[in-house]
Amino acid sequence: MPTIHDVAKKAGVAPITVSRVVNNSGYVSDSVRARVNAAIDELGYVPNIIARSLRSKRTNTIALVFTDITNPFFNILARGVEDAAFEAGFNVIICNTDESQEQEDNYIQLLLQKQVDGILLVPADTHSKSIELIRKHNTPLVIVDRCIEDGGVDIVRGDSEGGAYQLTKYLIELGHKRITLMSGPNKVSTSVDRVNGYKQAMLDYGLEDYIDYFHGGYSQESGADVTRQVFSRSEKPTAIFGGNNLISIGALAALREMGYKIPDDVAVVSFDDIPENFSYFPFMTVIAQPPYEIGQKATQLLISRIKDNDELPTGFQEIVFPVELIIRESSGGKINNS
Amino acid sequence: MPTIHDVAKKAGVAPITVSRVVNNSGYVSDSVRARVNAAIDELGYVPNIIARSLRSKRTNTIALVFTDITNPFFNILARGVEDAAFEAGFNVIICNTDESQEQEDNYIQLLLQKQVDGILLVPADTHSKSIELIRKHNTPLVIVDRCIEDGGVDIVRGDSEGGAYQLTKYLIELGHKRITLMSGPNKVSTSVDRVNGYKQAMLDYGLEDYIDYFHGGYSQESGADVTRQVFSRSEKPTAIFGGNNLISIGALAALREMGYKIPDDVAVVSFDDIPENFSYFPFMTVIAQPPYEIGQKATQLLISRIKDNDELPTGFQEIVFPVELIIRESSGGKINNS
DNA sequence: CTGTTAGCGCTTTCAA
DNA sequence: TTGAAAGCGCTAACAG
Repeated sequence: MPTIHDVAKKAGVAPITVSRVVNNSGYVSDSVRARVNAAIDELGYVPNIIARSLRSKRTNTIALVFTDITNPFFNILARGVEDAAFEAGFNVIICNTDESQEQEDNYIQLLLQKQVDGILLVPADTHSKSIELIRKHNTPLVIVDRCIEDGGVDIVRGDSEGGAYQLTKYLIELGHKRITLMSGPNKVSTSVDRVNGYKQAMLDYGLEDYIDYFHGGYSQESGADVTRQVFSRSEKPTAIFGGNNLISIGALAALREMGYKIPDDVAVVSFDDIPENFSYFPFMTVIAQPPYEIGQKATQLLISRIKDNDELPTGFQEIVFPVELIIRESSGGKINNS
Repeated sequence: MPTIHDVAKKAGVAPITVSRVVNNSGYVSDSVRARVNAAIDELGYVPNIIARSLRSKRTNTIALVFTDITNPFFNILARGVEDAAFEAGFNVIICNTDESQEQEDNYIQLLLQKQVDGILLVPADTHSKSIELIRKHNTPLVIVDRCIEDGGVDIVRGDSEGGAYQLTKYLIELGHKRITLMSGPNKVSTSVDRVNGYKQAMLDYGLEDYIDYFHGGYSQESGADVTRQVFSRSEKPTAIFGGNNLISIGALAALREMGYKIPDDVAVVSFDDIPENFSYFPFMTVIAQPPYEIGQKATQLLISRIKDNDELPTGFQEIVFPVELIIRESSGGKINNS
């Protein structure tokens, strides 16, 4: 492995001149540049990125810390992040926290040690401790998908509250009154926002007596469990609103298991789509967020923060992506209220 | 940020002694160890991983280079890789090639520059040039999911040929004769293996006159296109065999579009399952590979190669995971041959 | 436009 | 069991 010294010697210049040619920084005359490039080619020189990082304090690496790459929403978001990062010459390290604050802390610590240039974080909790750590290290940070309690940070997310309102309103307009929302953990902002949007719609349409929601996990198991619980009560809902795609899939499975027909017996709608790549039948009526674009935008914002790190720390952005109601079969048509 | 020097000074020892304590290497007396640890805690010292890598030539990072994390099969495989790597104290860099040999070469070059300790590669082509490059750098390599032309490398994959045989046989036993296989690119070993398994089953059951297969992309678009083409012929198949999950989804969409009912008009089966996370209805009869386990095993093998890099280069392993036939609705029941 | 000097923070090597 | 010296390969800072 030839080093910058070998190239310098062969080209008859100083190492720093080789560095300038390689990095396209500073002034180098054309003739010298040509000599250096010839030497580089001849020796097959490849810069040592680690030495560069040690000296320059930059790694050209960002981290994406989120719950689980196996969830289609985050999976596509990750692709948006990777594509945007690659375009800007950055690498991405991906970490799955499985919604555990402890795992999140571990990873953040590791990533700060690795001296990543910036972090994209989907916090496991609205009171994330890791954020303090990141701030102490002065590492640029963009929060993705969710809000956190304490402000003063850039956020890129979808409109959970508005989406939940829209979806609830749609059900109400079909004639539903007994609408049960099975939301995610109450330590996560998106599930709280979705509850709020749901409640607001119920209130606006005079259905405050029918408000009925649960906080559980953002998982299939949780969706199935809560569904079984809900349908063991004497008053059963006519519509189920799943707080994310996994919850809805779990609900669907539980309902089928119990012999309910969808949408004839129960209407089912969901926050978050299952992208067409993954599903044999587009069946579910959903509020769809644009995960790819969210990831892409968050990455671009993060990288712009990395590049002018010396700007004022004020002026944090909160970018909220609009969501889209996609009507399919699972919500059924107008219903008769007896 | 305190350095190893600051700790050494505070503890009244040499930097190398601190290094020994931190890395648990070499002899350090208990009393000195205690003093050093106290100093570390007091100063909040965190080792600089980059300096360590520069000196030690190890990065504790491996790379996973594959086609697309958005494909459920690879997505779950990635999770297996990440979990296994984390357990062994390694980080993972993920790169999507989108089946492009050029992208693959670019990434491999980058990764070698980054001095990753090992590479997991799903090659875009059975004649992958990147492999030469990796060998030159003496970087440990494990090929995942696919074979390559030139041997002398560790491989971890599923049994494509056996799986295709099994699935074809199942269709034949249901009474199907006109079975069309829509396989992936012929530059990829899995799609060739699946064709071979299919052909063998057709031969074994005396259906050599009915052999009918296509090579296309491993994508929905390709699956849909080929399906339209196949069903525009006068002799239409009674069963479609999709060469991977995306092809099958595309085929399903095209068939629905053309008004065919599944499985009544056409039976459809697929190589690769859609994991339950991703699908509202488990509907497709499939050959399922264990992607998580494949990723996990490949990572463990890679890491063991990294750890005893000085062993003989002989004795490469080829680990072939068995596959499982899962019968669901899309294949229908016995049919009558007129 | 080019070069000199110095040093990033750690660990290898050898010596005590 | 501990340490001194050296240097991994690069670039920041400054000088010319």
